[in-house]
Amino acid sequence: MSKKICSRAEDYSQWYNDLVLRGKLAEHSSVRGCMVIRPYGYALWENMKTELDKKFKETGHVNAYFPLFIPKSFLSKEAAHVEGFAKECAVVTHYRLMNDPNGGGIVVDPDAKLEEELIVRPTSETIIWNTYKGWIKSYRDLPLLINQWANVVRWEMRTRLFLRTAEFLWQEGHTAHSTSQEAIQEAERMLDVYADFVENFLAIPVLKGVKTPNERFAGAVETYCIEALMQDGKALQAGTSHFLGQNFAKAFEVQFTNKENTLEFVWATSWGVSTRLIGALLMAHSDDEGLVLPPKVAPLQVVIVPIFKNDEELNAVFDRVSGLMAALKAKGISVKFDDDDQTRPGFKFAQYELEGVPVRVAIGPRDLANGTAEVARRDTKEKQVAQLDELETAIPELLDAIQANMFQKALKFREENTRKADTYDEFKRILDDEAGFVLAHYDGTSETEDKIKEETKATIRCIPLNNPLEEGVCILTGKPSKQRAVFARAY
RNA sequence: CGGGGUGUAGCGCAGUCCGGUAGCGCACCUGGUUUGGGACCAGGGGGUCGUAGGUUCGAAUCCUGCCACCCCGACCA
Repeated sequence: MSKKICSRAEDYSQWYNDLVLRGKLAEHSSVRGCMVIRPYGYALWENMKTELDKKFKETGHVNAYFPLFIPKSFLSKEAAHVEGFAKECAVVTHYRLMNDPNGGGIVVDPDAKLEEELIVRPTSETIIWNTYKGWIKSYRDLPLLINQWANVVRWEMRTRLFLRTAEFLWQEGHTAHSTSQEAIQEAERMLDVYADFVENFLAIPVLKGVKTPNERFAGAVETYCIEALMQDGKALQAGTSHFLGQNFAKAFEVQFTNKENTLEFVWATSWGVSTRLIGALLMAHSDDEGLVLPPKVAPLQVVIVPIFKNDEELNAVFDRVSGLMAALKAKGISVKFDDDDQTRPGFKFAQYELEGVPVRVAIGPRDLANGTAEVARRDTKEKQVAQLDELETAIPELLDAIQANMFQKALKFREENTRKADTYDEFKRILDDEAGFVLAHYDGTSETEDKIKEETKATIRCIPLNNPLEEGVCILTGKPSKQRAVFARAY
């Protein structure tokens, strides 16, 4: 095993795999398409989860839990939903095992066939709306604002760690409202929550927009999304929020009595983000040395590496920094003192860079004599000598500066990789030579969108919210267009 | 499901063409010297060669079936 991970330039996919595997975030399990999320990777998810959960609760939502299994018949109640999700699902057909009568292990008991097959949820709209039917009778029961943290299963053909696995962790919000307007507001509000989280916590700039009918969630009237740009110029959908209209209410007969004592169908939304965000985080910021984590999401924010030859020197460093560590911890900053005497400093430096720890402080006998420390920031890899006594205030400032710098860097990258194309040739050239987001006019038809996708593998990522209106002609058909859509090749 | 590839120690690989009872690097264990950017020396442990058959005096190596995984497509958050 080489010391370094594969570089981005050499092989971007291999680089990504190295980040995940060598960074000990996750690994392939013995179950096809399913990953084991290791402690360091799970710590990232926990931090994301904690922050999101706080935001959900601040906006009035509560958590609940619905079953993993969905009766097969539920999935066929909403016509568009069936189309989108009927395939690629795991199906439970039996409920018992038995010893193989021919010897050798265990077999499925053929007598234990389920009356109705159960589907392992690919998403929970159906089971939840079937439940909401019993909960919603009056306008007084609305709005119903519920979120669920769960795992879901989609039997994907090809999987990639964090980006697409057969089983993944996510949260799914499912809300019910008395008016269309209120439901739309909810869907837009949650999109804002996601955008705020991804930009300010994960330091990844996103485009907010709506999907075209082609890319819309199965069963939605409108799908909102946030789209991020990865370092290889491919787009990644970082979160979605759907206005479901009355589709699920009608499919599951969820009606309420309004103030005028007449029956109405309920208006719905659903919204979700998944462990895919970890993939986005990795591909947005990391470099050829390993992960680069924004301080707000980093499981460990500061590591202190003592340089020592013996216990006396180690203890001298520890005594000198214990007050600093306590002060930082009091400010909510996570700090580790790495007193491991089995590995040498150079090894530790490389290891913490691989793990993406935002700030590293090295202190040895020389520093103790001078009252200094070497402070290294992971995002720019700059090192400087600082006064030990100033670290208590300098480190929190540095963490903020790293967080801000990472966002600015990612934003600059996105701006430099967002281009306008006015002809189909230019469009294809940009995709092939430069990648990134391409702003282009199209005639608004599914046929054109499909044709462009088929010929270039680029999809419309979104029509941005507040998109400027502009007269133009479709790059494919030459028909008139009033605004540009955001195209890209995507994950 | 189509096309391609790979299965040999925890990981990465050589050995396979040309059959003779398995080796290298990293990791691991022990001891010592080291420690300001991925230490060094010495010693040591670990493998029914994916699996089931076949050919042979003898199979990691040849033949056949099966399985798994990876990459590229179609599908997708």
